[in-house]
Amino acid sequence: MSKKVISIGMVREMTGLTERQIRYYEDKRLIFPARSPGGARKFSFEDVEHLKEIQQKMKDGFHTFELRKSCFSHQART
Amino acid sequence: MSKKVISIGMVREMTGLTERQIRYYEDKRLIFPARSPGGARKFSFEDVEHLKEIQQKMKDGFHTFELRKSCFSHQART
DNA sequence: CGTGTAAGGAATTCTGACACG
DNA sequence: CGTGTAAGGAATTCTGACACG
Repeated sequence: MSKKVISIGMVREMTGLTERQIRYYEDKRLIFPARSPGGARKFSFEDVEHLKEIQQKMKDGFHTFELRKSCFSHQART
Repeated sequence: MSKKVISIGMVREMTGLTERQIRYYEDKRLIFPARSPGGARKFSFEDVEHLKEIQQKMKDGFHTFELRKSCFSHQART
């Protein structure tokens, strides 16, 4: 289900990640939540699954820029 | 998906019902949202679909007590 | 009966920043 | 880099009640 309806608190509960981590991963363009009229992040179940993958990758020692899903470029040095 | 993760504001957007109506239907035992630690109602997509059916039935002139579902049986679709 | 609304409070989420390293 | 935290504000949701009919 790709409907963006889940607020960050529920995502925290479902993933075990902190809100800080979730927001940081958004900042680094690893996830793309929607926004409610009031500005609150809204996630889909797909986003939650994606975050679980990210969580595992981070535990494995990856860096956020290595997990970014870009359409074009490969990572470039500085 | 039967996971209770959607807050009432999103349900309002998805169904077009007012929060007052949604809460009233819960009061009359037509729906059974879960609660967050802070007391906020959490609905599933199934709840949302159910509410859409209720919405239609109410427009058709049914009363809430006629739409109440038992905890153990599932009402057949018409 | 079913729904609207104003009231006051509590829980949720937001952003930007400082900290550590 | 990735994450924790305190700060202040804004949006969200909650309950109980009064209203109409």
